[in-house]
Amino acid sequence: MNSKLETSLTFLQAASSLEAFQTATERVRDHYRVRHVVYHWVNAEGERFGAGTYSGAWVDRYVERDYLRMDPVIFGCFQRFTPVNWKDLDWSAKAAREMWRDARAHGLGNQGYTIPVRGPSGQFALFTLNTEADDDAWEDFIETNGRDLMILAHEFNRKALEFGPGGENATPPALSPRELAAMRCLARGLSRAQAAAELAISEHTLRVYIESARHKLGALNTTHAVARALSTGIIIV
Amino acid sequence: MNSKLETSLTFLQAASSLEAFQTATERVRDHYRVRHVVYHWVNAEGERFGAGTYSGAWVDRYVERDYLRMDPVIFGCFQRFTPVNWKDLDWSAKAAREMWRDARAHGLGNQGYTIPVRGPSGQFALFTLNTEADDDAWEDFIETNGRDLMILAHEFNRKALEFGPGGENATPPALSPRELAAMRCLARGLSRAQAAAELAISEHTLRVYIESARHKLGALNTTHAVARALSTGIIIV
DNA sequence: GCCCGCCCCGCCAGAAATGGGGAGGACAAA
DNA sequence: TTTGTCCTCCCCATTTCTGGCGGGGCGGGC
Repeated sequence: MNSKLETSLTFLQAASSLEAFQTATERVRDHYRVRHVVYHWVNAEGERFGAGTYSGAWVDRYVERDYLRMDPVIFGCFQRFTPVNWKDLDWSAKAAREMWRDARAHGLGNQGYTIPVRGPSGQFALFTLNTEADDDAWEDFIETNGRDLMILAHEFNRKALEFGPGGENATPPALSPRELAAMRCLARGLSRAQAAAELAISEHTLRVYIESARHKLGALNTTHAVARALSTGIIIV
Repeated sequence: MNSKLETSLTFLQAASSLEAFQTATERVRDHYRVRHVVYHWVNAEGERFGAGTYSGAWVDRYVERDYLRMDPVIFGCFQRFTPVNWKDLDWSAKAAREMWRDARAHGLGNQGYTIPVRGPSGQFALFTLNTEADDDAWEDFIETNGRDLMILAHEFNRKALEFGPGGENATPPALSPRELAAMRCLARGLSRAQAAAELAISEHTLRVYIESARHKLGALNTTHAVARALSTGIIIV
């Protein structure tokens, strides 16, 4: 039995508040003997929630300098499915290298490993380990613990979604079949006239569906309605 | 060492063609002694790629009857982060219950477990096990093998993304920061005037961004552009 | 140093969407 | 039976979007 993983997991599973995340990251850090462990969750406006062992100074710096917009880790993970070893990322951009120097100055180790985790509604989170080590040792570490870390990352995310920021677990409104069909047509770029033709109904009728869907979704306009339908997952493209 | 998992994994990792997926699902089925194992990958037009042990008749039936649109498994997984036991899904809809009877008639077992996997650009896949068992036995099975199955599901998806169906791995078009901001505003339901005010630019400038984004995304209109931006994951509501 | 992409602004006219209003029939659950 | 939700159709005026045209400044990469 893998006790490092299990004790971290049982602690996390029992957690009943967001504060527990902080402690959980510290536990993982201590169990796996790395310098930093961070779970954070990125969205449109930047960062919705995060917990980790980075110093407050570095977190502030990160936000202040808007590093989120140039961080190769964020960028790389966002377009990959697999976890990334920081060494494999593209650090060629000047802004990225500056950020890296800054990070080092704020106590980050030279090695990092970040696991992207994606949830419903476009939710996107990162689970990161950082430490000081030479390349070979770090490779070995990842080889040995990679699978554990993936489980951990998922468990963190599951918990975060569970009592995450407002109403994440709210069930989306149920649209009628025709309303859904209308939303799908619009999401595919059809105009109302085209969509009406596709569904073989009058354009007026289609409008009724769109209006109705809009109200049910609490959307301000058609684009908003389609966006909501997509991001709540009631339609798939 | 967990040999069931390891042999499945090594085989899959060595796979060099899509045909290997078929064999891989069969291996998993035999290792874990279940009736069916399926990996499939859903997108706009329905199913782009799938491999599994379902009978051809059932797959055809599924497509013919457009079950994708009413399948509680698809629906449930799409809104959840965690794997689902089919028993826990909402089978109250009439269409769903009919589909279920049909599925049983086509050789599916009474128990199922499906793991949703999400990749970059809104990619969404499902890894499913199905078999005949009583509830308690199935709970035990999931308890015992759940973690293995998650690793397997991810490995399947990694492979699928690696040499996935054409152009799927194409990186989504890169929008400029302002274009992204414009898309985000629209996805939040703001009108052009409101969005322009929010970004503190003239409405015309905003239009330029929207147009530009629309072209880059290959979208037919604003709603389409926002839909694409959302479903490729370049913006998060 | 030049080019390209990004950022910002203006005007115009036609096309399209929006926000009200109204009506009737089908079907299913309470 | 009644209530409700869905599906279907129609009219109005107003607002908003779309697709063109034009302009200038700034910064980074080749």
